[in-house]
Amino acid sequence: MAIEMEHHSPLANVNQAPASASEGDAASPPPFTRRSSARPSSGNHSQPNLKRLLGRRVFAQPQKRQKRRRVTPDQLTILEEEFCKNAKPTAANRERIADEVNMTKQSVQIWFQNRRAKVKWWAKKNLETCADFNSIPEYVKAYMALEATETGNGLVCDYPGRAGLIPVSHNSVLFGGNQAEGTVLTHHLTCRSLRIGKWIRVRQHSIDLSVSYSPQECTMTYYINNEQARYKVEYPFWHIKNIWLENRDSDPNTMGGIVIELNRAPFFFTDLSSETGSFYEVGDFTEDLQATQCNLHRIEGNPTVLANQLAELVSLDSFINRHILQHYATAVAGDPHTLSLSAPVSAITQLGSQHNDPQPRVNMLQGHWGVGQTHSSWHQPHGHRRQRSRSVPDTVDLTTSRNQSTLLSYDQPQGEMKPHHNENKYAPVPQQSNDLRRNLRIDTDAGFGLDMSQYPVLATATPLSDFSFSPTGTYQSQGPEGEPLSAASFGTPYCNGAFGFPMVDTESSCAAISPIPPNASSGPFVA
Amino acid sequence: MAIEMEHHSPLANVNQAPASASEGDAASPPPFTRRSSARPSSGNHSQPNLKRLLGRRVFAQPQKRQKRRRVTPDQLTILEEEFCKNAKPTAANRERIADEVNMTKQSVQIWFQNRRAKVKWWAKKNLETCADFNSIPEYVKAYMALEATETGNGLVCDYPGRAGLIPVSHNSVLFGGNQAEGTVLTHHLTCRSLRIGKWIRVRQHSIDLSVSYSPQECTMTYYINNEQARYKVEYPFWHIKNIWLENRDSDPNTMGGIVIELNRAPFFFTDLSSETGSFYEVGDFTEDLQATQCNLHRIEGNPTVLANQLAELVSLDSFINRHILQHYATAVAGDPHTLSLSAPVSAITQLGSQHNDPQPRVNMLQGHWGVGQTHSSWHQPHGHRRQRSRSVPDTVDLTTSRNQSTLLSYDQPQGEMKPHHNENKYAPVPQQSNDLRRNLRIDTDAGFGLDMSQYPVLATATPLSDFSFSPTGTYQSQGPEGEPLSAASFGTPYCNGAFGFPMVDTESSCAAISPIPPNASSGPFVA
DNA sequence: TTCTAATGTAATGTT
DNA sequence: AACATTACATTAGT
Repeated sequence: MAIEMEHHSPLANVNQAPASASEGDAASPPPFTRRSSARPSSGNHSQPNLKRLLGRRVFAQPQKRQKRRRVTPDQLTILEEEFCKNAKPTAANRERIADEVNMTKQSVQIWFQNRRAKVKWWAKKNLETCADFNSIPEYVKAYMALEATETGNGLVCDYPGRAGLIPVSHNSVLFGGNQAEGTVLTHHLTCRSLRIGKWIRVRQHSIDLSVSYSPQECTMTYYINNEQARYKVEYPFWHIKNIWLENRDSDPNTMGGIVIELNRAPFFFTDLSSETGSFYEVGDFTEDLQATQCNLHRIEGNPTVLANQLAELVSLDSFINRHILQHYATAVAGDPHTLSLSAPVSAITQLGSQHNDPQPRVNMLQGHWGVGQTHSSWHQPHGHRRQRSRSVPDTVDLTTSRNQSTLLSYDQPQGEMKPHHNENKYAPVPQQSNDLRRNLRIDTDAGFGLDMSQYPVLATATPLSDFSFSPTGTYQSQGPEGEPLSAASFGTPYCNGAFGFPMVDTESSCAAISPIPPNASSGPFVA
Repeated sequence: MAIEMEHHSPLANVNQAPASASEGDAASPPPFTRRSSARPSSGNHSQPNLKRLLGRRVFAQPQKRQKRRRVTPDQLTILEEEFCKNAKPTAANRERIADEVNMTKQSVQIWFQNRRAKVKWWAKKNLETCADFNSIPEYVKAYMALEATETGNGLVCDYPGRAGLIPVSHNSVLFGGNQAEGTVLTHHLTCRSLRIGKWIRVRQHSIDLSVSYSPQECTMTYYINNEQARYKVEYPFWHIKNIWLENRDSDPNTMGGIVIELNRAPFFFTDLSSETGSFYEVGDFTEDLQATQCNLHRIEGNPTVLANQLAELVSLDSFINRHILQHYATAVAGDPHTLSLSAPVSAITQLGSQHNDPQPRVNMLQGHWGVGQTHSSWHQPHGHRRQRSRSVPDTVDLTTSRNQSTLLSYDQPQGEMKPHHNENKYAPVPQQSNDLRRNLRIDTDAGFGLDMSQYPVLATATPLSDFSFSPTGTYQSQGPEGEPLSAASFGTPYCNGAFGFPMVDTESSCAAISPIPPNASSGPFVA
């Protein structure tokens, strides 16, 4: 006698879930486990809910609870995209978005509110896991740093036993306490997305994705956060064969990108236990092993900003001399496992100079991590179709590039991988090497408006070191072909082909955090 | 190769602290709904579940899904108890509870949420089984009515083909559509628990337990809902030998109670098939056949409220004349099975007057249900220990009774059971017979806050009839001994001794809804 | 399987 | 809007 519970107004606001459940509804389960689902095609019910009407509190808002409408993946994509651009859209903007995604303004507003809350929660969560400042995991520091650079503010940590200011420069933050000891300078590349081969990871918020490098550690690190798990991709400078800027348009609204060509695969880490905040090395977690098979990494973002940041990077002694230092590092660190980049504030950084000079002396002691060398090596592509994506164009269109590109390359002598069609080797040309903007630009409205003040971290402005050249600075530029290396299939110690990762298919660029399809959840993982 | 995903900080925060939730704050979900838990005392290992890491698309929420902790029976008892008192405890209260049951605040909150959802699901389930308004089973109406009376609102049904308002008075609801036809007036006794002999059924929510009577049908009905199954106990007015109010304290916070002494056993019904929404007669489903062996039923609740409701009941013509009408009914309905109270909106109600007078003319056509007379008769107690419970005191302590008691009795002439030691016969004394409170008292805070408005039932306020005498009204009172009848063992048609039911032993007063012991669910039910 | 603890997120309500 | 909470929908553990 199934009754017709659904009686939606015909004007169905699309939202249709093509495949709506059919109301199995057996008589059984409790409230949880709901069978019926009949996607509401918008029955804009305006049930009065007189209960409230009669409340002693006057005639408050009747409104029965709005029917819960799940946002579809499509809608989510757009919403996330918008959130990327602006986490706090104006009413007008919200209306536009609402129209675009076919949701009510209300829903859109709520979505943004909840979304912001989520981001905030992440931040909070991360910070809460730290017993004291020194145990703040790297990814959090990365976040803090990025947050700080985005807002132009510094950070304060008032964890018990380690309260104080965390100095911050324009795009680098000093961690590790007072600058007199154990200071680790981290620089960030302000990116919106990270693209490796056909996969892309879009940054929804600072905590989601951050790219940074340590002049002292001589490492580049991508931090990727998802829900509770942290991931990072890391490699020493000497893995970098070439690096250049690729930006088709100087329009800040257009994405530019730093392209990094590696001569060896990076290392992969994950930290599933939020308790410790430490990383464990794992195999390539990107789907299809893109990060291992493709040696071209593209850090996308505002071209102007990235240009400056790239300039800063390439002017580092530790970067310039990365391949020389590599020899030193490998020679000293005989045991690949002796050192780990995942150790918070490694003591080896003491080898480097500690002054604020953005180009500190270098120490290059990172060894190899992982069980074997296999995953640390690049392999020749074979059998794997070369993919072409927007992020990895065959050629750099210099004619359309209103800005300039930078190419810095260095052939990796010992690389197992054959450097292919790459004649573009440029020795880094140190550009102006000091503060052009000693004064921080404090802009509270910048960023996502995330108010960290309620957390143990607060903002302040303590310019320490600042380096980057003027937005109008220019590099000699020349783009390589950018043909990605690809290896067909070879085993990496900790993963198999089914191991997908935090990267999104190029087609759906902003659905980064969206839930995983059910069928994707059961691959053989731990052997 | 199984990577070592487990790596707890050595400082094993064993979390011991047996009593205090250590707020381990595990990592989990988004900002909303603070989770975190880390239950004390258990080896809080956070198995990462890398499975999820493999998402083809984005990530993979490593989901450090909180380890599932089953609540122990002890905890459940307390939780249910608290739920009885307040289904929506405040944060402070939740914390207290958490401490008491040694669970995290989070878990407690989740428990309550799920618990509320369950209750809601029941309600919904019930409503969904109705093809149209007229087929809404009585128990649902009872629920709706009770819900309505608790919120002070009426009900609206917008089922297709049967939309409209359902008028409601203070504690009665008219069902059956417009009042010009087929109207069935149902009155409710606002109770918190139902006690029969040594067993008690506690109401956790409206849907769990409701006691109502139909002046027109001349029946008293107890609706008991447990999980998916519905039960009801029903008997015509003429089964009532005596009825009185027993309240030791006028304090609203103290339970008072209406005591009903029967001269015949009631009828039992169940509706295990939620599809039909109709009841099947069964044997006594109360444990130890208490409902059959004990003729004293106690409806407990706010003494003042019950006093008023009782006054209303006893002033009904149909009640006053119940024994006379009984003769008529049995005479007309030769076949005991001709009529069934379980039929929704019986047509015979037309015999009664339809105006809003709370004391409609009576019709008394109910016949006998059940296969035989056996279970409809009271038997002399023998062998079964007479129990004495608070609800069935040997004497009514008039001196301590700050309010008044009412005793209305009538010896059942044909009862197979020998009326024993009962000389207290009072002809009902109609007290003031009309509305003293025509105006509804609206109190939104009443009830559990269950908003039924999202269901096909909505609220409105349409005072129709309202009767009860003032809270200070008085009855002549005299309590009977209240010695319960008890029969040792005699077979009832559809049940065996093993058939337990949603009643709890007096000792554990609030575990009413707790799952029925497995062995209690498989008795030969519908013959 | 069922039941239900836990998760994720849309919607509410309050300030 | 932030924030705390609830309802609701789903997942997943036992």
